[in-house]
Amino acid sequence: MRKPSCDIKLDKNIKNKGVWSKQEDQKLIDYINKHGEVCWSTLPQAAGLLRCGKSCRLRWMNYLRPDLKRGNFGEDEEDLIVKLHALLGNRWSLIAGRLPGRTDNEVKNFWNSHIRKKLIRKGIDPNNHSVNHKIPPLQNQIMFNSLKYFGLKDISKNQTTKTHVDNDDKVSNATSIECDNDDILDLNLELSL
DNA sequence: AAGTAATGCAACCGCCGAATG
DNA sequence: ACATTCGGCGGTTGCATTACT
Repeated sequence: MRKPSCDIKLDKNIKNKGVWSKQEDQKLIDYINKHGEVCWSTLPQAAGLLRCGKSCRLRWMNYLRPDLKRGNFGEDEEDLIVKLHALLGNRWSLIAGRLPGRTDNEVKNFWNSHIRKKLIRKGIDPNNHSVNHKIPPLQNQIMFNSLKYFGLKDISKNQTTKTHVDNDDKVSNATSIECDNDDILDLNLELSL
């Protein structure tokens, strides 16, 4: 059993947990400005921080980096996240890589707190982006049109309906839409894994 | 105004793969 | 070939804030 590379519970040098103070932020910024993003495991001690390397890296990557955009997501960013999630699933770092100035944590949080709920309200399964048949036909048609707008051409040919029985023995039908490689190319995202 | 529930988000946890000895 | 270390990732937690009763 390999010991964790950063174990806050066991490492006596790590006294600080939770929210970062301004002083800690400043120490980290100063150190990285001076030395660059070097070895994270030795950085805390060198910078005089009572944190683990992982925590420092996370803080820098997600909040202190100068190239971060911060602030609310725009509609174009939201659309892009939905499209990318449909293609990539929960691979937040890849999705964030397509959004300049955004971090994986930020995208993940935005997805879980906003987009997920929004899709559910519209009758779309956020996990597989399939459209639930329980929503009225007219609304269903609007959903299909929206997906077409997202870049899926002639999606009706890819439409399948599956019956699902969940743990509570509830039966539900869901219409799913699969896209082929041409559809992905339509999105013109030049994705590389 | 006070109490409670819901929400948003920063940070932590544990796992994985790559690099290294 | 194997063990260890490290950086990176996604899932989850917990706290602060906001909305609601």
